[in-house]
Amino acid sequence: MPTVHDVAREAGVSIATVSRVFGRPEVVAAVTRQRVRSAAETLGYSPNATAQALQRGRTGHLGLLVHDLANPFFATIVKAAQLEARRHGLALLCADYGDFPTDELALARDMARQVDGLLLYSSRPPANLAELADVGPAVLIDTPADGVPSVLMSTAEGIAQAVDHLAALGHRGLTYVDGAPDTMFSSLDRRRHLEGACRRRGVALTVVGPYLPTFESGVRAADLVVAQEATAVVAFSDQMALGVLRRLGERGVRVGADVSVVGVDDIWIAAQVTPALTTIRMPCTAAGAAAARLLVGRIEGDAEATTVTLPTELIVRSSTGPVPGGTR
Amino acid sequence: MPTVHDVAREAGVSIATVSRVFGRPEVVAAVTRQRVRSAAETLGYSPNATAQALQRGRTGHLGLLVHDLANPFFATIVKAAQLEARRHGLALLCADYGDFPTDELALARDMARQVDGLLLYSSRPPANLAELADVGPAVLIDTPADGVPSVLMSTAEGIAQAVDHLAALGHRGLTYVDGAPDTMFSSLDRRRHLEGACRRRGVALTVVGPYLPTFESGVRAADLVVAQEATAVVAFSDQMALGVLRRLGERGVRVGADVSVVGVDDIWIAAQVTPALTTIRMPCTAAGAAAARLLVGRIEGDAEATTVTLPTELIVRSSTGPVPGGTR
DNA sequence: TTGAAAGCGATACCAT
DNA sequence: ATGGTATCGCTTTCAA
Repeated sequence: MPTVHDVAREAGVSIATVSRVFGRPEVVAAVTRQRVRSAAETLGYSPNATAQALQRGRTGHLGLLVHDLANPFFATIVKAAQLEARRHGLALLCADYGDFPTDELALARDMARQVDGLLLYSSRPPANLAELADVGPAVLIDTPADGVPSVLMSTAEGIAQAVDHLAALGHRGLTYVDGAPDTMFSSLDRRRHLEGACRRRGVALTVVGPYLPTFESGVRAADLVVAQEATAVVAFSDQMALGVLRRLGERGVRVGADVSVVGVDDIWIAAQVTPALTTIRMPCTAAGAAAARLLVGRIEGDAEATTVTLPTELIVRSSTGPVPGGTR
Repeated sequence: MPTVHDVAREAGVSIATVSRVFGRPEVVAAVTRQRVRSAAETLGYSPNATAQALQRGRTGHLGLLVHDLANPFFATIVKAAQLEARRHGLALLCADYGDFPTDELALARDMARQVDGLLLYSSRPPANLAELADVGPAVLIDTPADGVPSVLMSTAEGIAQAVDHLAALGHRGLTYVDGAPDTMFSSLDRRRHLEGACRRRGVALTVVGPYLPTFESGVRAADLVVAQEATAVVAFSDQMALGVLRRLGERGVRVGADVSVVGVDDIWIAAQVTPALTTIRMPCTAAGAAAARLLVGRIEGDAEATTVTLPTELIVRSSTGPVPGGTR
């Protein structure tokens, strides 16, 4: 790989001039600039990113840590963050800690050494987040912590809308199929909002779980739902909701008629299954982009720990319907 | 951030010794080593990755370029590549070119400046691949090119198995729903194998498309399939196959009885839909890992352009069954 | 075993 | 407008 020296020699100028041609071309005389450019061209020169990084004190990289890169929910966030990073001339280092025995914290520390800032989708309890974010400039996704900027997907509206929706359909109670340990913020948050919304609407709330947030868990939970004679179910995630749908179908329960089911996330398949799944849409793309934008701001000096809150909304499809034997 | 100088001063040694303690601790006297370690500890020192990279001539990064990071097919590859990279002490830079107007080549060039090697899942026609891979050490995924190491997912077996399977069920013809322009290797490859397998088994082959490889395309294709009175369908991808399934269901066609449907990929939902989708499983995880491993080898000096070929296999589920009105 | 010093490749200040 | 040079933080000979 040619360096500034090679180009300088080829063009008969100093390395300083070569550097300027690539960094601030306007301060170089047109003829010189042209000479340097063609020298660089013939040599196939392009500036060494590492050397630039060392000199500038910026790697030009953002790091992103999530639980599972292959999970469509996280993958959507990754994609959005990557695109936004690139808009700012930055590249994205990705890693997941799901299948890795090592501590999430160790990974964050390791990554922090190679990037200008970190995007963290943590599964840690809120109390342990400060330590995580302490490794350098960081933005948390979907979980709040004092003094650390974060992007929240507010399930409050979505959940309120879901409960309103079910109540309007005549449901007097619902079963929540939990899908994450209550040490996680998102789990606590959803439960809390659900409790509030149910209380306000006079809807009785039953919680089952927590399960792992998988299709199979949904299948298992469905039998409990039937045993409880619930008329409405809200699941922690679409994957779980799809499991519920499947098992209810097998048991001869008509979803949308006998039992209503609501998911969370709005993954693509939710709209395609039969019956199509009513779900609370999570703004993953917006969240990934917002997080990257926030981090870039942070890196460039915005001291304040802004928190961006993105709303969720209920997408009504055919898995929800009037309570059976209702008065209307 | 403290540097070797700070630690050296604190420990009363030279910067060379500090460097050694982190790089080759065994050549440093035990007491000195201990002193340096505790100095580093109190200062919170850890080596600057950029400086190490500059000095070593290695960034410690691998780059991965795919069409769409949010697509579960690619996401699985990303996850596997990331894990394998980390096993070798490397981090993974990810980018996709799907939603980016700029040329894939430009992106590859840009990325090449910041990594030790590139993992490329290209959508370019085979003829233009050499240019792409020319940006530096590279490994191609799912597409071959002379002189460039690559990891191929061989659809030959899977397709042969699918045709055998359908023929055994009494099907005398099948419709292939194509999902990618025939400039792409994977499209050409699948078509070619399908033609060969059908010829060998005396199965009549009809091709429709190419469509975009989406659920909606599958929906559209399904009506064509019905019009042709096909008894068996092979789709380019599971997403398309799911679209076919859905539309056939809507039209009152019983999948697995009236019409058999086969997909490609084996994404998680394939096993969960009703009827469960018979599909050709693509070894994405193995491919991602193998590609990373190959690239690491390449970077460390293995000159040969090895090609790893991973087999595919047919996973039989309930979307395929005996031809209606068959003799058995 | 340890230290001094020469780079790695680029940037930017200070002269000219 | 251009060139010389110190510097970024680290690794690695070469000497001692």
